[in-house]
Order: sequence, then structure tokens, then C-alpha cells
Amino acid sequence: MTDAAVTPARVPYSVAARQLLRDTLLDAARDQLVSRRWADVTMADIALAAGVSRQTLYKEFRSRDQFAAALAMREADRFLLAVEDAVGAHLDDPASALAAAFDVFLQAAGENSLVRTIVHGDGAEELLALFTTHGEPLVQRAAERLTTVMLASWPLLERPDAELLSECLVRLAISYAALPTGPASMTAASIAKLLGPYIEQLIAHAG
Amino acid sequence: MTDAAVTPARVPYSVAARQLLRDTLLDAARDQLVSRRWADVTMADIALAAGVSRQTLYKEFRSRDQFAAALAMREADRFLLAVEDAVGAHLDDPASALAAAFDVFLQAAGENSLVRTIVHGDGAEELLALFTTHGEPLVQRAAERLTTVMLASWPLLERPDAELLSECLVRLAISYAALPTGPASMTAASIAKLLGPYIEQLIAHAG
DNA sequence: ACGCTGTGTCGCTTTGCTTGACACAGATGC
DNA sequence: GCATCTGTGTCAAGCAAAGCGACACAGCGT
Repeated sequence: MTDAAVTPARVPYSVAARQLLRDTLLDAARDQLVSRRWADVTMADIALAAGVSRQTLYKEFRSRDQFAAALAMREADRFLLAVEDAVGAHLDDPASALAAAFDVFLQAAGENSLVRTIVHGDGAEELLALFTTHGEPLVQRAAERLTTVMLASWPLLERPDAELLSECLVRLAISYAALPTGPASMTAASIAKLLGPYIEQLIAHAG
Repeated sequence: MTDAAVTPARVPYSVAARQLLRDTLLDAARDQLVSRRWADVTMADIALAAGVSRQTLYKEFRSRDQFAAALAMREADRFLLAVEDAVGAHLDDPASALAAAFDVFLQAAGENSLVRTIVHGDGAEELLALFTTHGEPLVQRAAERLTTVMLASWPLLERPDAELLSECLVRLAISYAALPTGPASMTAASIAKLLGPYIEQLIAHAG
């Protein structure tokens, strides 16, 4: 109602339209995956659900594989948003921030239909690979974002330490999401206990 | 993170793109109006700011007048959202819902740059007319939405009564937004006092 | 070996945005 | 009064993106 806090440097239509196209397609695929296996969802289905032609889909994402990669990447981005929020809510205490973030992540992952589809395991092996064997870009990106938010939150942290911590956390997060050992909160607490001392040490004498 | 509560019946890209175009253009105009008078903002300015050509703007909104009308209508819609929220927060007591809604509306109107531009009065007479002399479609629509939310909130209310009340409220709201007599909360309280008995009567013996 | 289905590509058509030009009306200056 | 300038609204031609239909190719089941 009031004017936007700060002007977000208006996005020109052409750019916004392109993004809208991609999002529409990815959303359409996501919808399909709630009720059907990835292997059963054809490119034609996705295009149809998005209201565009198959060719437009192929032009935007060069192949089915690349489309799947984009799908995985965007889903990861959503999780990262939630995680960043969780970290932001515990700026005072890194260890509890870690626990909270991990908890939020696992909780969300457990409820996420795309993740469930993958973990449940039938017909989505190709998608699974995007988070593991072929997951380098995704892990990379997630670790980067996590590093950024950490460095911003706790200035005493040094970049190499943050990078190591981030990458391990991301890998652990993916691992537990793919194969939970117990309730989310318990896992989160365990990880926090495991890595807490390391973090405390980093924060304490800055390196 | 979790899947959307209820599937919002995915919008096909072509429709979403069109809406995006309209929104981009309207937003662009809104931006301009923060710093310049309506009379000084040309159609070319708006198209440029939105990143499209002037012709595209003309095709989407047939003329400058119709563009202005759309601008006013959309701004009204924003206010209605806020008002509907306020009503929803006071389902137990119609009179206080009315007061709250009116308060929210006047408060928001006072802070809204487009409204301020119009009320402040220089070079926006044409826009002002869209809320008054040429405001029939806008008043109509606002009253309808208000009626709908009222009927949904208080089932005992009968449609004709709700329609009368809604239209009067909309007219009063516009009037006070255009020409405030005192602080928003005081005005809201006065209106609530004025119409409270009528409402109580309607709710009490259902007609 | 055969038909079936889905991926990925190609060329043609169609749609929609852009560009540049124009007529017209109101305002300003000489 | 006439000339100029600016902004609105319209037009035709150009162009890029999306749609449509057809095709080759690979995998799969019969």
C-alpha cells in the first residue's frame, strides 16, 4: 500500500517475461511431479501444462537433462532462502543458528514433494544424480550462498574456514535429506553438537 | 518450501505474460508519479521505463485516458486487499471491523504516493476525476468486492443491505481520502459510530 | 522384425513487439 | 495571424519469438 521501501530498479518487460517463461515451465513440471514419476512426465506434458509449445521449452532449456538440472537448481534455491532466513534469526549464536538452519532444511525437505519423489526412489534416479554424482554446480552454488550469509552474519569468520564449513554442511544436508536417520530436529541437534566446537573456536580467536 | 496449499490452477504462460506486461507498464507509471506530475509524464516516458515501445503501450491500453483508468483501478484494488484483510481480522464484531478497515484505508491512503499526488492537486485533475466524476466503474467494483467480503463474513446480512452499506462506505472512504478532516483513526471511529447502530440492527434481527 | 513412444531438430507460418513515419490538437513565440 | 514544438493516436513495414507439423533417431515391448 505504501510505496515499496526501496525502488528495486524496475525490471524491463523483456527480461521479466523470459524469467516468467522459465518459471512457468519449471512450476508446471513441479506440479506434474506431485502425482507422477519423473520418468513418466514427458517434455510434451510440461509444455502443455505451461501453455507453450514443446519447441519453446526446448529453446529455453536445451534438453531434458538441462531442464532437470534447472529444476533441481531452483528447488535448491528455495531451500537456501529458508535456510538464510533461519540463520538470520540466530545472529547472536552461530551454533544454534546452525542447528536451526539444519532443522528448517530437513523439515522442509521432508515435506517437499519433489524431494519425496526423489527419495522415494522410483523413476527419478536421473533427478537424484543432480544432487549427488552430477551435483557439482548445485553444491558449489549452495556452498557459496551459505558462505556469503555466514561471512555477513559473523564478521570474525575467515573466508576459507567459512567455505570449508559451508561445503560440508551442504553435503551433510543433502545426505540426510536423501537418507534420514531420525527426526529432523534430532539430526540437526547432532550436527550442531558435532560442529559446534569448531565454530566456537573460529569465532573465539578469529581463525 | 512445502507445496502450495491448494493448487492455484496454473496460469498458462501467454496469460501470465500479458498480465506481466500490464503490470510492468502500470508500475512504471506509478514510479514516475512519485517524482513528477501526471500531466508531465508522457506515454513515451512510461513505455521507456517499462522497457517496451510506445505502440505496445497503446495496444494494451487504448489511450492515455484508459491507461489512467487502469492505473486508478489497480491502485484501488490494492487498497481493497488491505481493507479485506482488516475485515477478516474482526469477524466477531462488524462495527469494529468497519472501524479497523476504515482506519487501515485512510492510513494507507495518506501514505500512498499516488493518492498524495492526486490530493496535493497539481496536474492530476484528470486522475482525480477517475475517483469521483468518472469513478463509476471504480466505485461499482469496490462496492461489489466489499459486499462480497461482508456477506461472506456475516451470513445474517442480507444482500441489499450490504450493497447499500458498501457503496456508502466506498464513497465516504474516497471522500475522506481526498479531503481528510482529521487523523485517520478519529475519522474511522466517527464513521463506525455513525453506522454502527445500523449494522447492529441488521445483524441482530437479520434484516 | 515390427510398431510405438518420446527426444531432439528443421522449416514454415503466425503472432506480437519495434521502428519510423505521419496527421492532428494544444501551447508557445514572433 | 502564422510558425514551431510537443505529445497523442494511428499506420505500414520489419523482425524476433513462439507455434505448428513433420521428420530422423533411439529405446522398448511384442
